[in-house]
Amino acid sequence: MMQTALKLTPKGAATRSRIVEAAAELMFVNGVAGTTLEHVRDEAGVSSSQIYHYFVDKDALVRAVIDYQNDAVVAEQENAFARLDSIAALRAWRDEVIAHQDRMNCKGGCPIAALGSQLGELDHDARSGVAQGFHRWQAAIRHGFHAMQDNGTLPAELDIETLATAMLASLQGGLLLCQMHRSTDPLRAAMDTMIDHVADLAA
Amino acid sequence: MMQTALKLTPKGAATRSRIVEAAAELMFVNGVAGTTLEHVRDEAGVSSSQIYHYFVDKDALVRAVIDYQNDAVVAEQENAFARLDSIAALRAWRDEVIAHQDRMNCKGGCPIAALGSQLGELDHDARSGVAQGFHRWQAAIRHGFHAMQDNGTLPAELDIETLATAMLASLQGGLLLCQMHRSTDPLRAAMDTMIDHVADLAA
DNA sequence: GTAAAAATGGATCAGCAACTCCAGAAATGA
DNA sequence: TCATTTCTGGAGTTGCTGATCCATTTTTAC
Repeated sequence: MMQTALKLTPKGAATRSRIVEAAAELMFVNGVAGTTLEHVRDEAGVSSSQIYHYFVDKDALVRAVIDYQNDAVVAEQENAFARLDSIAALRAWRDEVIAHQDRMNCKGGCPIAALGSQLGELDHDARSGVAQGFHRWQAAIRHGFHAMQDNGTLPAELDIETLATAMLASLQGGLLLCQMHRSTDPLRAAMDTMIDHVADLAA
Repeated sequence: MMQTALKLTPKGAATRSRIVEAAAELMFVNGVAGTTLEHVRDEAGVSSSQIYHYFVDKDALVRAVIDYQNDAVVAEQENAFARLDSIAALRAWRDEVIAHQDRMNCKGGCPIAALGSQLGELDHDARSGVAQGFHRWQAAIRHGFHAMQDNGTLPAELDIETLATAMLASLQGGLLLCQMHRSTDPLRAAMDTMIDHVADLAA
């Protein structure tokens, strides 16, 4: 693709960023289809033609938003799991996730999952980008489990690949139920049950 | 709500059903925003005004589609869990879910979750309807676990409310990853891990 | 300093999709 | 039978939104 073949001056890069950030925020709140480029234009404080100067069309902007959310969400998760090496730390992570949903009033769910669900069957590039984000996320969790193997918390023969995938699935399913029910209860149930299972494996 | 205050003749009810079924199918494949009423019109073989004769606007049709999918999906799951009373039966259910996704080439994911993700923050009635579907689904799973308590497979003091929620979350998260990665592997990982956990509790 | 490239503003276009209207056909019920 | 209600067909209309154009200003590079 490489549509970013244009050279960007610092000012241009800043403008591009403002557009992507505004679009990300609006699409998180109003959905992709519910976000018009006019909204993005106003929110980012740019003119219509700017958007088309930096992105060939709306789909290209959406893909940039996916990349942006991948970095924003997964980078944070990678950071959280980098020093995650005990069951207690896992429970602390759980607390953070739930507290965050509480602050959001259970609205929006996972930004990456939201984009994936909305675009999954319509835009294959988008789906692929979302899958990449999930892959990075799963790897981050797996590295945490690997550290727990290294320090003896988890048995070495454990299939942490499968366990990390199951953990991510529980989290995502929990977030979905949390969003739909407007309650953190199901998210808590999902994460606690999965962490209990990991704790059982540790014993 | 009760917008179905109009009397429906058998013929009218059939037409209404055809519209809802066509809309459900199209929205599953192309998403809600990607489905135009013109498509629905053609697919159902009716004229434009028919749709507005039976539904005040597109949102009303969407809500009817949610009700339709709730019945279609959850009723099947209720039936599956009605006679689910052993770990082996749980694994057989897992096989069915995975086989179904295989047949779909991992496309579309869960119809209810798809509608919820697309409409969650835009249409509160829709979100509420989706939540209701999930609630019924969770209850079905819980009843299955209750039967397993009755026949001694699971300990009586177990919190099956939480366990059923966690199982549904694992399933939904697994389906999402399955759809995004176009592979049943993550779905298998999620369901197997959760069923293993239930099996541990049974021992 | 100056020419080329990049960035910006804003008016405008064009197509599509939700929704409307109304006339006429079919069914219902007495 | 006949009046009333329900159902159907399809040609509009309207507003919105993605996309375009081009003139102008700002920045870059030599």
